[in-house]
Amino acid sequence: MLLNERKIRILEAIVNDYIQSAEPIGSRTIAKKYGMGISSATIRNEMSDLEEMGLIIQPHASAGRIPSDKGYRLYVDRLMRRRSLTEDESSVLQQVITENISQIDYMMRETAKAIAVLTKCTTVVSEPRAKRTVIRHLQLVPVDDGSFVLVLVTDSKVVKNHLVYVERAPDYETLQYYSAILNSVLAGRSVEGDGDILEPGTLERLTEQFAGDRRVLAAVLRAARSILTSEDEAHVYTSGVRNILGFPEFSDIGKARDIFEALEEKDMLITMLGRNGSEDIEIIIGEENSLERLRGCSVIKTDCRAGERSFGSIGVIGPTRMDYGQAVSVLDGIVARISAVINALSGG
Amino acid sequence: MLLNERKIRILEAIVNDYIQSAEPIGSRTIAKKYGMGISSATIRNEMSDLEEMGLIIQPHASAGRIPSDKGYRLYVDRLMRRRSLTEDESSVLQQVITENISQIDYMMRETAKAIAVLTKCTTVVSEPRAKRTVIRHLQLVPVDDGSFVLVLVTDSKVVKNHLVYVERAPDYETLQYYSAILNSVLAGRSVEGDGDILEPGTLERLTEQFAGDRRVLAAVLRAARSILTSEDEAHVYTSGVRNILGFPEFSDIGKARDIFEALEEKDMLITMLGRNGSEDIEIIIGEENSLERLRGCSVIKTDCRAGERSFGSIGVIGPTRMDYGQAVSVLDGIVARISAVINALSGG
DNA sequence: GTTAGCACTCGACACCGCTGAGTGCTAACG
DNA sequence: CGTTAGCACTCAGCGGTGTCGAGTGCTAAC
Repeated sequence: MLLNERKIRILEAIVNDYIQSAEPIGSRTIAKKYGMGISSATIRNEMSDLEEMGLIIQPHASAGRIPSDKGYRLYVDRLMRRRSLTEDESSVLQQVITENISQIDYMMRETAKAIAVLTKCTTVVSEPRAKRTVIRHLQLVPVDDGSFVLVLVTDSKVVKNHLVYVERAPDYETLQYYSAILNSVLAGRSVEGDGDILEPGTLERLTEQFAGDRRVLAAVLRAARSILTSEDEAHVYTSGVRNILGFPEFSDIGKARDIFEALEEKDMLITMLGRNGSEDIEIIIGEENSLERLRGCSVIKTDCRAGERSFGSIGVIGPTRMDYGQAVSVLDGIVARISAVINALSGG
Repeated sequence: MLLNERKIRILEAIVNDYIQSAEPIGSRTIAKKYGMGISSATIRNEMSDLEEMGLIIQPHASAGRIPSDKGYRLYVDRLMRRRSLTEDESSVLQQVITENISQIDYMMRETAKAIAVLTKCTTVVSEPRAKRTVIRHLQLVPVDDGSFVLVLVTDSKVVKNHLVYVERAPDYETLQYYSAILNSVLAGRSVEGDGDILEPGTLERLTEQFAGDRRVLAAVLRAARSILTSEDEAHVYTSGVRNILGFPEFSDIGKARDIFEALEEKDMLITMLGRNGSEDIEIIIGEENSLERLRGCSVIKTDCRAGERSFGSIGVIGPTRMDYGQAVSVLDGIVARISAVINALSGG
């Protein structure tokens, strides 16, 4: 059957209306609201065709039509327009990025929060864990008599602290001295399979240099190992989970809980975000989702990168009825702005 | 009317049963299940008295009874027993504390998560913000050509990082040198009303010493100010908000959303946790809550301190029907364990 | 190809009446 | 005087029924 212009307009009307109202839409409504110079009877005929093509569905015999997953797919691929962001959206994003650019760890999480607010959907971010975390620099900083901090900068420029408790913390100068020694030995190292950071033999040499403070040495090594291994793990953060409750499709508590539980399974989320094609923004609609428990949802995701550096992946999760246009525009905006800020900084 | 032993037993049975089942409980059920050698008719008479005293309520004429807020109050004050923690509970708590003791910032949040899991309630923690944050120590750590990290240790022993972007980052030795200068000037300082950290006049001296790197100086001061002001603000974290959905009393989506929204108002939560009496653990039941929106809930809270140092407040929020005994025991356990770990560390 | 008209379908809603759990009251009992 | 059995009463919950209205598909006419 041919999908002529008129059928497409009708499909578009159905999708747009349903995204807004969450109610099945009937032929008469379309005729009145989107009046395209044809009567409801004609629209009924067209709708019947659209249904035959699998693009729309009748929830029950005497109800209006709603888009099917296939219908959304066509809408997303051919009808949806990316719009530019509103003043509000734009300023919210700009602010969250510039404010957090100095704490890259937080930036993605804060960005997720902002997206969740803007899209009224749930947002998931995953940090990139492509390779083994490597030490770039470390430094011991005094705190008090019984503790000091190990600050560790990784090759992906993530900065981590770890408080180290010892019986008697070395003084400032000694910590500086130790920092220098450790730096020369540990820079460029990572945790290998067996959990050891040092090259064989190095420990003995270090132990000599730390003569009076073997416990300090041991504690620092332990802390460094703990930072590296925790960094090696993948991280995912969700934000705006409660937005789920705002959608009538999840208004019965059971369905809402299902989603909530699905969102708790970090591993699932990672695989979902991970498998990113070459496209800039990927849209997964309902049944297309490889994760069974999210088949009632759609996911819009993108890899967030500036230049060659990846900041992780962002996914927006909502009902299949979600506002695809907005979500795509927001994600688009995010990536563009992060790129811009990063380039401005590294450029000078 | 006299509250004799038998009435108390009946009240106890009602509370215990209702905490478990969430269903109104009738005289016959009590007679059968908790058979205390009296017939259901007698129990009916007693229940009638308990109702007259305002300790129990009949949701509707032909239903069983449920405890009133006053009934829970009596239960909590006179009948509830603190029990010792189970193996499981104990090990979960122990683990979360020892694992995070090196990142105090995270410890409270992780603890909240653990409590949320154990109690199946929502948990809120607030970090203490008694006084102005004062710099104890700071250190500049290299990252790459265009950035370095400012690590700042506050007097409350919180460690914060802030990435500083500059056109051209100083090298390691220079950063060490700058760190020393800044330390001597900034240690002991805080942000005053007008947002300035430095003593009047100091800026000029510093600017001379940073001759070639005025921008670096400016950027560091900006970063420090930003850390201090953000630390001066109060922080609250919630955990296990989704547990709300597990309780039948919030099974209609409207009520659940109400609570969710109430939990989003940080200021409210802070005042709720803040106003802590002298008692170790405070229990607020339903209508006793000064926050209107949480009148349908009970809150169990405590100030989490080890020695003279406070780590913040913890609150467990659930329906008035929550398992008070467990929540109290868990909070008790947390405080005891944190104390123990901290003492062990500082003791040697 | 388009449209008006009509019969049909079916969910939503309101309105029964029944059932069963639970109560309060009363009278009898020890 | 407290306890108990018995009985009438109440009321939420549930399933069945009837009505209403939105929406459809089909047919015949334009």
